[in-house]
Amino acid sequence: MPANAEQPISPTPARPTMKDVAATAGVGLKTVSRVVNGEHGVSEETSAKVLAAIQELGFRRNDGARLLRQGARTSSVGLVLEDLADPFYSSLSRAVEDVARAHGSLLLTGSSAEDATRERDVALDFCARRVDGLIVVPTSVDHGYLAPELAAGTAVVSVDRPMPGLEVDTVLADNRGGIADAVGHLLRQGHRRIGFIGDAPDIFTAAERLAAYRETMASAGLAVDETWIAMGKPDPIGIRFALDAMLSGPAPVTALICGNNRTTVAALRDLAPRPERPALIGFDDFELADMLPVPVTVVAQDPALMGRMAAELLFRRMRGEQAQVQRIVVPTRLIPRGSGEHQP
Amino acid sequence: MPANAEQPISPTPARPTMKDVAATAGVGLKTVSRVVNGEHGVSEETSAKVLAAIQELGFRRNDGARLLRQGARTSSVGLVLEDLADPFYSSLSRAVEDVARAHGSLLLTGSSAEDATRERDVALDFCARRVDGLIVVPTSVDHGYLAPELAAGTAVVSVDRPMPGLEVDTVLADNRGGIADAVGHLLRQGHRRIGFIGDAPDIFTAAERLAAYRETMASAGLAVDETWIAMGKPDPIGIRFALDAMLSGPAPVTALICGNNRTTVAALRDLAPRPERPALIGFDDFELADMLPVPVTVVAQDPALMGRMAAELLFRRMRGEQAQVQRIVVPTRLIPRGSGEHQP
DNA sequence: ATGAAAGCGCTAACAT
DNA sequence: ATGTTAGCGCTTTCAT
Repeated sequence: MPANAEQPISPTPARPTMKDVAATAGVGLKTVSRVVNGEHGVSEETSAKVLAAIQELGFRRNDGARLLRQGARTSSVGLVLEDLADPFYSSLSRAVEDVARAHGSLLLTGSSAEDATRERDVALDFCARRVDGLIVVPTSVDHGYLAPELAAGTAVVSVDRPMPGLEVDTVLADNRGGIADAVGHLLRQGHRRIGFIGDAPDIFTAAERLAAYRETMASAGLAVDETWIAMGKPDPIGIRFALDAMLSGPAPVTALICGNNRTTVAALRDLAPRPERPALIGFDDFELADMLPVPVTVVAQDPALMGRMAAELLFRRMRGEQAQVQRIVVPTRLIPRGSGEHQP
Repeated sequence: MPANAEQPISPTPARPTMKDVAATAGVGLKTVSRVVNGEHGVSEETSAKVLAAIQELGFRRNDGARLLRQGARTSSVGLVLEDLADPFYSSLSRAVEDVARAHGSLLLTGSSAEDATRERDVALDFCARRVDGLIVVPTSVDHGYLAPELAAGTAVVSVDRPMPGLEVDTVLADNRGGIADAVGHLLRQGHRRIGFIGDAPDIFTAAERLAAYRETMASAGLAVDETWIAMGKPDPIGIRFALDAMLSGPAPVTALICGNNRTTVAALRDLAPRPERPALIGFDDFELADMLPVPVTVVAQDPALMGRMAAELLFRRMRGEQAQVQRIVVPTRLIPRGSGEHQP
């Protein structure tokens, strides 16, 4: 048998526990607990021994066990959204994280990729880990599956979209108002044939913005040609066909509204090599919009504010404030930069 | 005593446990466990009773308790980075999340805001929750405090920057190579006075890129005037002064290298109203770089690839593969778009 | 096929 | 000032 046979063989070395620390320090378990948690009533001397043992063994308290025993909050919240890499959501996430941190909570993040099943899995995983609260950018399916969690005391807040099938606090952008502003702005420039490119129509915000576009056009007494409307995931080919249709024929559009930052960017890319220069307003601001050859007029949302408000609503609920369910609508702001101020 | 005195008073309703389910279903605890975990050896009939009780009470297994008892992995990993809202890091995060999800792990995210103490707090919080692994974009301080966690079996991977004071797998961009390419590219256009605007010099990538700039200039036999160099957080005023200095005087720069996407954007904003049009190359690509009036030449990194590689290294470690500590350098790619191809 | 008892790492309640 | 006991919600082991 080789000399070093006593080396640990276990692939994952066992973590030292308070019991181990107690044994090493030659004190009782509770004394270790006291030292670890900075409670009073431990002599300098004993405390030093315990600290030394902790150092020696590399002990760190297992918060999972602590939480289980205390039966209290886990000091963690979950955030479920569509895509962490989308600038709208990454700003929102950062704001949520800051609020969570200020309240001493950890943040669990998960992307749904706009897949209802995945969203559900992620949300329920979070619940199984007993997050204290859940902020969700919900897909359009029924969220009744969260009802037991809500009833069991998990706070839930919905952001960017309402949560079908569950009465929870909700923070939305003023989608209708923003689009009405955009359409109005274009009408004032003299445009009458205005196109709309939106995201997939089962997404609440896309549907809402489309509806507002139709309504505002109708209020102005303008008929909308269905070829002026294109709804779908913002892929280059879809956008290409949509613009081909809108910009040709006997009644081409002279102006364009894009439903979110992804479609705006895709449309700008597709328009760049074309001869046509329709006026353009994008919903949701994006970096460098003001630096493009034709600076882009947008209806700006405030994702950081939306994230912060959602998180603050959540922590208020978690504190047990039993206010009525709230729906907060965050105003949008039209920022004229040039692309929306072309005449037809 | 009022009629409704038996109403629960607790503000946070107690969550039903397996014990409650067992009592409601009139079966033993272990039977509930079997049903919940889909184990065999439960009759149809009993199973139905249990399921009904679960439904009725809104029971969900507490994974914290499960994990504690199993003593096994928590199926969660932590990601600590500078700022979730920076597009470089949000792409990286998304890639990490995808890999984590593919391995059935949850993702905890925390921003360090470039603050070593905060980074440490977040990382150790994650460890206390017993994450199986940790991916960190480390600040420049010594990370010896993670040694006990590493020893105790927590996998650790460092990404974008090395981790001082700890030997762990690391994924870096080819900072030196990328800058050498950029400087070489400008030299080939005939530039001899080239400026460099970088982030705070205590950030590894900023220092590395600056060093590569100095070296490449020196190799070309060119002296660097210290006014051509500005290092610091990319705030508009700092950039303004830096550019004032670089672009004036007897020997103004004719070309400029920007050390990361934040400084590039800040510099572009500041340059826009100026008469001078120095050639410009940015380190790190950014959205719409190709759409600006002068399309921006960049040294592109691949944040998603870096995130994916880091996550895959992490899961390999977590699987217990005891390979040697690895350092992976991800190549960069110079993308000429116009701004870097001006003659002096 | 089902259940009783022990125990994961920790803290609360109660000794001493 | 310090230690002992019980138990958080679950799984494991071992009976029945």
